[in-house]
Amino acid sequence: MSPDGNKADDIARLLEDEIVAGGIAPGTVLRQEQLSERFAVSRTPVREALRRLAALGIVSFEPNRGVRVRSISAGELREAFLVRAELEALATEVATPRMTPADLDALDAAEKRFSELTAALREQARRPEPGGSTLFVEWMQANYAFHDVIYAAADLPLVERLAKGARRTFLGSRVWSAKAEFDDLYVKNDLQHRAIREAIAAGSAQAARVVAKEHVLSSGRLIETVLDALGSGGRDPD
Amino acid sequence: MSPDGNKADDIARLLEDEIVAGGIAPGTVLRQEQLSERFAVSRTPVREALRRLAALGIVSFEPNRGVRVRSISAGELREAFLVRAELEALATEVATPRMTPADLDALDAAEKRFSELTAALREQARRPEPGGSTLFVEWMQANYAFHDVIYAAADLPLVERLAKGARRTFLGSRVWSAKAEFDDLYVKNDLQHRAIREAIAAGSAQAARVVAKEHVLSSGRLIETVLDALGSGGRDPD
DNA sequence: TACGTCCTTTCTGGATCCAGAAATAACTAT
DNA sequence: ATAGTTATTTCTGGATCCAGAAAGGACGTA
Repeated sequence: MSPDGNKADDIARLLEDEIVAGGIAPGTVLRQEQLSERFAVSRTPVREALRRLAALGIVSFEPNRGVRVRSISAGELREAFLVRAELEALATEVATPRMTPADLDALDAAEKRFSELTAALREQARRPEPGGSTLFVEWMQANYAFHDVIYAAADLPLVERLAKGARRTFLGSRVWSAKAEFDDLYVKNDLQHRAIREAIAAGSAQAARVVAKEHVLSSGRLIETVLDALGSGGRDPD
Repeated sequence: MSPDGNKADDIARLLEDEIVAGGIAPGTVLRQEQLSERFAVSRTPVREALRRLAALGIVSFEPNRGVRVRSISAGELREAFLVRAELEALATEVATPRMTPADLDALDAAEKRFSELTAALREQARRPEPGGSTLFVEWMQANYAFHDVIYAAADLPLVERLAKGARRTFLGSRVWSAKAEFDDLYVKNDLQHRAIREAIAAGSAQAARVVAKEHVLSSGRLIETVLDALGSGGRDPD
């Protein structure tokens, strides 16, 4: 079940996933004993797991008061996208001359799926229904899947690790759903994926780099816009 | 003494510093009990500290075998410089329009000190003496001090954190000393600092960005060259 | 002497236990 | 009733304890 022979890491992974997926809201205090009985272990490995999450910036220890899931400020969110933009640009540049035909196929498939989900999202945005947030999440994941193909080809583990860390920062920060007002932003995002794929296929690393960077920056703007428009209702305090 | 009311973090910091400074060689296994008696605490906070270092990639847990100080492969070293180059470029670009006169003065002072140390280093390289590695370390620190001024002005905490993390990766990986063969590399490094300062002072963010990136990349090449030339004697296994 | 087996030692990973800090509830006095 | 004070509870941080894995060594066999 657990890929690693060690409980602390397992728990850390599970908690991380849950927090990133939005299952645990930012600001929540994590009770050690509660976690320990939930995972059927003692508090020791739980605390080690929490230390790891703290080092990753996902939670923060408050002396003698508990561990709290960190909430991300608007500034941190923006910065995370700046970082991702640079890292993504680098990865794309490096990946371009390394892409095998198989990689290109995978990229193509990922792009196609993303395109479909974008269409579905736009459709849903036109006539909203309850529970529509799952589609947004799927769309997001398809987006990541596309970029993951590039990361894999780039073969830069550090870059990948850091970029994925930067991804995390905003996931789960709020639950949202598709909105018609952002239609052009969705379209733009989709077009950019296509442009990246084309630049890569054409073998022009520099062009791919530029497009990739701009893409991340503009999806950052998208996210900011969406968050602004929806949860204008105050940012949760620290 | 301890800025944080918590032993695990204190120990983590101390250990990190020591490892980064080269006080503990890569590949060393850290015995928990040994550390616990050294810091006069029980093994519990020691292990939490080690978890943190593991999350930062400084050490790695080997199941039931102990914690080992990670040694960096040539590939990782190169990648770390690629990452730093991008982050440094970003920070420099952002910092440029934000630099106050005071910041510029600080930058100037840092550059001057670096210049002096470069001269001293070249001097020493010409007639090597024992124990010369301290000068190299000082030179390195002066280098960092210069860049820190830029980070401070950029006010991008995430970027700063990640970039400093990337710095760590190679420090302490080997002990070295100045060599005359690399004279031109030292000079180049110094000139680049000057160029960065000038671009920033001129207020041209894009130019500063380009120079900063090239600077990091070329100091990466410097380090690689130095390491290649010195410790050609095999890389320690993982 | 070289190799394989078994036993001892050492050390990790995890569970349990204990002291002290925070939060909360109860109580008193104004 | 309200504010301040004290007792009680809860929970963290850390210490200690225990089971099981690995490493190392003694011993026997070829």
